[in-house]
Amino acid sequence: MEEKKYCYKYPHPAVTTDCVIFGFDGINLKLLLVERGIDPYKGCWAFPGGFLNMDETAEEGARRELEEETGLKTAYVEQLQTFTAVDRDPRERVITIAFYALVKISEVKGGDDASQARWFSLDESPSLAFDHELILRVALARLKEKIHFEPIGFELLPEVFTMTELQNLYEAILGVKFDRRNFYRKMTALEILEQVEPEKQRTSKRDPIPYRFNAERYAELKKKHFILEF
Amino acid sequence: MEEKKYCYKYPHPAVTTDCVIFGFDGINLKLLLVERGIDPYKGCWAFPGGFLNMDETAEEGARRELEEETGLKTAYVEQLQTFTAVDRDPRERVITIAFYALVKISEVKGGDDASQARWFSLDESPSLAFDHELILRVALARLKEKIHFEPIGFELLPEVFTMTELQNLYEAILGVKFDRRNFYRKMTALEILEQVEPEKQRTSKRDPIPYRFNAERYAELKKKHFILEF
DNA sequence: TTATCTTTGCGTCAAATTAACGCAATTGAT
DNA sequence: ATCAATTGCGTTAATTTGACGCAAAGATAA
Repeated sequence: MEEKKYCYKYPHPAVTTDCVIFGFDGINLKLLLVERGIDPYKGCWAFPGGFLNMDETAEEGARRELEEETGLKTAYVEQLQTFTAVDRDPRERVITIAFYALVKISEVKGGDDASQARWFSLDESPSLAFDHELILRVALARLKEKIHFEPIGFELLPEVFTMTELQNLYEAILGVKFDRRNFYRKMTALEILEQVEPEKQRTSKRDPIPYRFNAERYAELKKKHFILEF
Repeated sequence: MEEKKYCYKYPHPAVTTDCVIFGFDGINLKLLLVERGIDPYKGCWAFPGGFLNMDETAEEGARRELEEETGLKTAYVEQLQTFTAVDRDPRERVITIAFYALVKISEVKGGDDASQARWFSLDESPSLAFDHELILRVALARLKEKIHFEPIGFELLPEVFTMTELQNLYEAILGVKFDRRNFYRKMTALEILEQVEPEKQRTSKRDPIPYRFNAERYAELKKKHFILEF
């Protein structure tokens, strides 16, 4: 029998972290899921996650899981919510501190052979293990709220992007359509975008202006109690 | 020596819940704190909290703590964030799932003699135990965000209130001043308030109109994708 | 008592913001 | 060659916002 050497006067739940990883392919919002190789929920897909180490914070744990699946050491990671339903894991009492991450899909290392990770579009997402469907709903709701007031959309886009790509992202996240011209005007008015010097050819009236998110400018504006709102 | 009979193959952190309890006295936002009777932080003030039972969810745990200190079985309670700094408790690894509650001060049972609980105004709040100052900052930030888009202010007011009281509450939470007439117009336009029949005397042009939050009306509006915004 | 504040409800108006849609230049496709 | 689609930039009317006026009536203080 296995040795159980960590003992407490009162029962302690097990604590895990799970990380909902969002990406964007230019059209659709994507989710990085891993296939479970063991029971419970063997064969089901789930968010990357695992037990919390005693010497790391929950965010460190979530980032560790993120790096294991994507190779990314840095990314936008934010705590989502802690899920504590008594029977959410059939084995024992397990609570999970859920996070969500926004990554640039192109920077994610291509799934090596051994990786069981795969990107799914939201509408083709398989049924998920544990209470991960609930976690996903909460994550999507949070993402929608958040993008109204924080420039987090850029975390999902390449460094350089076009206004149309940016609009596609907002539409994908918020599930609405915007008028192209009004979107352009509103986004420009925020003054957090800068045009990238058209390296080779001059803007030939058809190919779109390449933009870049100006983080310094946003930091300045934020200091001055400017409120981003979209 | 005490018996330690709950044993695991891997170490488990201890899990607590803490509940930031907000009230409103008509002028200032208030906090319900309890004085710690034992070390660590003996004599310091802290949010009501305690260890999570194995057969309850975190929210049930938070509500249990809330009822112990206020006698309230029902109140607005929402999960805030989970705090996991490795050394936040000097005794052992403890993570806490923090909640915040909004209560009507008048409904809170007067602190019986045994109670070590006391209401504090925000600006007179004592130094707090553990990482509770951090938790408080996060709770205040959340409250500010939340009240912009959800009708949670009414949870802090009596059933019947005046427009001036409502404005005082918004000003206390958001830390800004509003023009009385514009506040009135904007709030009225939301159509989530109903006038309470002036029971005895007709509105004698000086005493204010008593209002009540119309939850049914708000639910209807919400269904129709109406967006509350203040 | 009387003159002076304060509080409350409701109104006005100009400035700012938003939503809807026009237009021309250019390019890729049929 | 014609046509549809894309991109950048304007225009206009409706809506919303911010700042402030005003009168009635109770409270306050000389």
